[in-house]
Amino acid sequence: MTEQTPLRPTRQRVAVAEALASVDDFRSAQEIHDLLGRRGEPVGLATVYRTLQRLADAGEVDLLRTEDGEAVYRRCSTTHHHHLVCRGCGATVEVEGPAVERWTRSIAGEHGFTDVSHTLEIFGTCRSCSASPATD
Amino acid sequence: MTEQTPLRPTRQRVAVAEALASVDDFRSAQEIHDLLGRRGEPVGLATVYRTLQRLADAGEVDLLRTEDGEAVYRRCSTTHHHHLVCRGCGATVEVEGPAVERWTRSIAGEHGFTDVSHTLEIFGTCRSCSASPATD
DNA sequence: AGAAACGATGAGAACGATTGTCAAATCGCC
DNA sequence: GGCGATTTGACAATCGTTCTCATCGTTTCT
Repeated sequence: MTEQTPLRPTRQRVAVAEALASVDDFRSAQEIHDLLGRRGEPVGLATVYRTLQRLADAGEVDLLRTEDGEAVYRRCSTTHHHHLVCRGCGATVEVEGPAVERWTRSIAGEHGFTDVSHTLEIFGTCRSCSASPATD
Repeated sequence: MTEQTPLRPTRQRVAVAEALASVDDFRSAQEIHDLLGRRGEPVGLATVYRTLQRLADAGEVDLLRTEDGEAVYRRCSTTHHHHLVCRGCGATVEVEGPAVERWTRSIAGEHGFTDVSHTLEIFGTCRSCSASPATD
């Protein structure tokens, strides 16, 4: 389980990692796959999925679910943090809130829960998107 | 948008609502569908989905996504709250944290975001589950 | 009551995201 | 230079969810 066969840095894996590095918001596996294709570095869809999963398992990318359940990934700092995401353009800001961390742990403790984790995402409309209406 | 055609209290809708009322943790549409079938109140799968969606839209049930993106529903109080969910047995506790609400709003404001919402779920292992290992 | 009008239902098809399959390509290493 | 293990990719398969559409149940109008 904790055992990891050493990963080989194949062309495909590097390409996926670079694609993630080149954008700063959340992207779905399919979007990454398209992006790579357009970039002239085609990578099979299955491979993109596999690679993103590994990266997420390794904690090198953050994974979250859109409202309709689609998985989206983003390269992030490795410390614990949350996201403030714009509904319009997807722009993402990493935020930290020690108080929240403490609160969740204590609430969970009060109810006898152990081994606590949590998810917290904030959604809103960023300044530029509230200025100009949906360019969707 | 805010306009709602009055819902008819059909046998199916009542059945779904009752099924939700009879359990106190999150269930997927398919689970509700199965439950109703076993109970001798068969309701078409599509209808279950439709009904759950409406209930969720109306704020009468909470909707959240499991780790693998499946939508699960639960009958809840109508005030804003979050959930503390046991990974083992699914037992759910509703929790409130005014401080968190304030924090998310202010963080979002600092970054120029408006029309702010957020999701926050806490996962852990409840007392009985940490006593007896996975009865799964 | 009878008929028209309309929302609601359900069986199954359609869909879209994700995962599985498996033969062929590639890499690290002897 | 070749070998075995890993990785890849085209495609099929899965799974949750939504759509389609003919039919049904109510309500309303006459």
